[in-house]
Amino acid sequence: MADYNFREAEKKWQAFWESSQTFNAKIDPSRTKFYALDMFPYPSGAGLHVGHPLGYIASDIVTRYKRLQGYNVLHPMGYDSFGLPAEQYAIQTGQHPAVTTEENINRYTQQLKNIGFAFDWEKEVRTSDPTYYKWTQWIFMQFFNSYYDKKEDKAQAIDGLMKAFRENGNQGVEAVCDEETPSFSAGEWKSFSEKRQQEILLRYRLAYLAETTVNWCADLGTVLSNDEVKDGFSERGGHPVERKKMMQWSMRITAYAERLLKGLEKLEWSEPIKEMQRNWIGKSIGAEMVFQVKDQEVKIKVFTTRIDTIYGTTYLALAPESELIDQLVTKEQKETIENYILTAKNRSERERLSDVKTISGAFTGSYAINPFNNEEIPIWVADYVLAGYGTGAVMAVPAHDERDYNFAQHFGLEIRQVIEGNLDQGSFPGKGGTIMNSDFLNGLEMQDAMVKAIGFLEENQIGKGKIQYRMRDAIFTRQRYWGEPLPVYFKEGVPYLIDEKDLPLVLPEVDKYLPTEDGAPPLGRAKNWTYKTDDGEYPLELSTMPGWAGSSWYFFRYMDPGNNREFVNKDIQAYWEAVDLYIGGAEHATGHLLYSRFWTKFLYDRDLVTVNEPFKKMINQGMIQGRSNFVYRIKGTNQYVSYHLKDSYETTAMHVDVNIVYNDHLDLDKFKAWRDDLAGATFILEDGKYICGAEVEKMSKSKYNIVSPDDVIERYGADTLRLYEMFLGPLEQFKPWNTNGIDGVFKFLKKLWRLYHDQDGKLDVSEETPSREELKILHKTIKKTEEDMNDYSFNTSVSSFMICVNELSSLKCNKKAILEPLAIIISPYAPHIAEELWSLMGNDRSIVNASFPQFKADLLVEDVHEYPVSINGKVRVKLPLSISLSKEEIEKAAMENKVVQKWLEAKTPKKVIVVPKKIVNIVI
RNA sequence: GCGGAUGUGGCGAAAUUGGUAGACGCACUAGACUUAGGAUCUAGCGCCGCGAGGCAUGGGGGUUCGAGUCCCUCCAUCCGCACCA
Repeated sequence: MADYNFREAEKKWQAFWESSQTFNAKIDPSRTKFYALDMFPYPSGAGLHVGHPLGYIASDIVTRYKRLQGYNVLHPMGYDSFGLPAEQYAIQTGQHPAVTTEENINRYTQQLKNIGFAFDWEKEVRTSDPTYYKWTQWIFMQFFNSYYDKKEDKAQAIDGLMKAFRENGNQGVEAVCDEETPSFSAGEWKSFSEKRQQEILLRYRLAYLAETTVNWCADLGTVLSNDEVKDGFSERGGHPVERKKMMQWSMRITAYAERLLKGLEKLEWSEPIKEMQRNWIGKSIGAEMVFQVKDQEVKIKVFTTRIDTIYGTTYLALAPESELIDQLVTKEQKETIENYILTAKNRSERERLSDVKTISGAFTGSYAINPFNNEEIPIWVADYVLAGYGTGAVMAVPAHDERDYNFAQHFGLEIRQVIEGNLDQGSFPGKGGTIMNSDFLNGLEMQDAMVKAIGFLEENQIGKGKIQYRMRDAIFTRQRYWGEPLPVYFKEGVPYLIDEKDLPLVLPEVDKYLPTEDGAPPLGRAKNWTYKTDDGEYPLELSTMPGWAGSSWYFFRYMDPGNNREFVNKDIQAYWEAVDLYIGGAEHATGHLLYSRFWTKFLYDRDLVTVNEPFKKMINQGMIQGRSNFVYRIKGTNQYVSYHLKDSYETTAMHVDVNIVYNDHLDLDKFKAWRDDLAGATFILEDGKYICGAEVEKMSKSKYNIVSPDDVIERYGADTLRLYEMFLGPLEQFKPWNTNGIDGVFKFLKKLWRLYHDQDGKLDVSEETPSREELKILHKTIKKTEEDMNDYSFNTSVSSFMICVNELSSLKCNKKAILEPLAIIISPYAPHIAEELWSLMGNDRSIVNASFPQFKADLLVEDVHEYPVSINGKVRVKLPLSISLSKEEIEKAAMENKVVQKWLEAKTPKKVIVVPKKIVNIVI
């Protein structure tokens, strides 16, 4: 029997789309724009596996649907092509990362084109391309040339700040800057040397160089950002990471903390991702206050969210790293403290985190004065206090904080209750409660007590209300080769930007991709890595930018990728605005997704783009995991026993290549040919078959469970792959790849093809007018497709296509008036066969230019049926398919329904109540 | 510990958002057809029962004429954060 030749058809249409530039987007103010974006991939050496395209298929379906609705669609694809794996590979093989990256990109592109995506390849970007990173460097320069103006609550040009310094010094300036920035007058500013002025400006710049505590990964030879470290190990490769102080470039993202937090409210993102960003930003509202140390000139600043419990403070605790300890420790306690700090330091970061239960600490011997009641309270050192948060010191209120309570219990310190309620062990009055034992705060509720206590602090100038964020500034340098060079040179140890006309600052050649012998980054190996200015030749920065630099603005570059005068033309950007739908994994929640928002807000502040959020709506597709297959070798033999019989033997499970297993049945011949040592394998079968065991694991080469989309396409075609990935289940869910069901969707396509072909494979289409029944089948499907598109339920849409074709098939319907609209509605999902069908119906333009058909409600109202008969004097009528009808239409349809009419023969209804969209109540 | 999510046949999953639970697909069973295919078609397929019927959406309780869906509670699994004062 003749069958659908998907190989030929798919190649033909892919070539057609490419040659006719079907998907190339152009600005068209007469049409509404729609910008759909996928998180661009890092082109790894392993190529695409079937998990990668999941999100791309979803966005492709949406964009093809939007096109049918008349939207002007931008749907680009590109590559995040700077990164560690290419560099590690270069270290091992000596091959230039640019070469392997290029090869990988070519392979990825070929694989993506095979799936028939409606990407606008003209807009492709690659972050490692000098024409691209020229603008990454340019944007960095804008950060360097900006400061954060607190009055205006936005970033401003640094020139304005310099002007203010010249006129008034920095007293009146409200700008985000480093903590210890000294204050100076206009006269002092003018008297400063150039070097001194630059050093001060550096404390205000949004990209700045400073000594920072960083996550240093010795094995990778680079620093990592907080989101690249998991439990004290590097996210990539799992190498140990230590905290270390180093000179590093940073981005002042903390200046944007509040706006990043606020902006989340309006975004249509999934709640978990928003929550993760909120936690990462970590806003706490509280107060900062100063304790005077008794008999000394030392002050201790603490941050607390519970200033209302100030009268319950019975000790202060400092982080072991605190610089104050030296001054505070008394002679008697010196040895104890020194020993303690030593042990605390020797406990690695990881131990400290995982071993929360061990309580340790030491008394300094000194006392602080609580300014509220002039009580003397002991000052301790405790490693539950973190140096990196707040001021690195806490006021401990054991009665109302669990950690303070445990610490006080352990060392026998006083526990003083200041909130009414039962103070059982381990149960702490949380948010509410009336204050007691607290002098002028007595009788107040928490909120009022806080306000009054802060008032006291401010009156006496010993503190103030303060908002504290957990988020740190983002380290912006990596000691690696394969990244964007920073456009910075050093004069007298002070950083300066290179001239804009010298961009891009192209990555230099090096002999090896390793650090230099004296520990400098790989760029230290480059010859002539210097910058010439009128007054001399200066060394260039040796570090490169982190991976997230290029990916923090690529969504703008797609709009205007060829522009060599601007990073994006502002009119073009104003048309496309921002991304309407962003699809990608949830793993970038606190990395890429936060940095992109930060950069967008900055570019917005500097009037370079018209939007302040990059991604309006986002869907996080679930990962597709691998499904490994196993064979069971009888120990000491070359004999393999089928899954259900294995318990009768002593066996070892062995991973087997999933590509030679079908529906868990092993292909014996292919198995023997798989590896040399298996050529003589024998089998114990069940029912003549060898059944393999299976397990869900991550896809990886070593587990032989990688399924390449190329193989699936070779056997079933791209449309089947697309349909099947959608059919697997809800997009956002994690699920294992399992080819067991793929025959189902493959059959659907064959069945569809047979609808319009006769037994000999000749086209067989009728021009007859369709019956009401046939129309109903079609319009039911149109409706379902529309509804599913609104909530991204692609899996149920595929089901509805199957039902539609099954029903048409049983009616032997081959009418053009049905098939033509059917082709349109399935075209987002299975574009190749749809395009083929569309052209067979005599259309000479691509189906992409068709209009999505409108469903006819009147066809569907007939499905009215009654349920249940009567309750409380009401008849309820259910209208399953009439959801978008008007109230009157539903009412009319219900009243005309045969069952209802029959039921109402004897009785006249007093009132008909329509519950919108659902049920009709007829009261009698 | 805190926060978030999920829990439905042998399997992937539906359920018009409070209205016939299990659509659709896989697997399985029986049959048909045949130049024997990893092809196609027809029928069956939650559990118990010969049957009528009964029981079923992680467990228990509640609201309701009616609960997979809402409320309370417990259990399990997954994900994120984790001495953040």
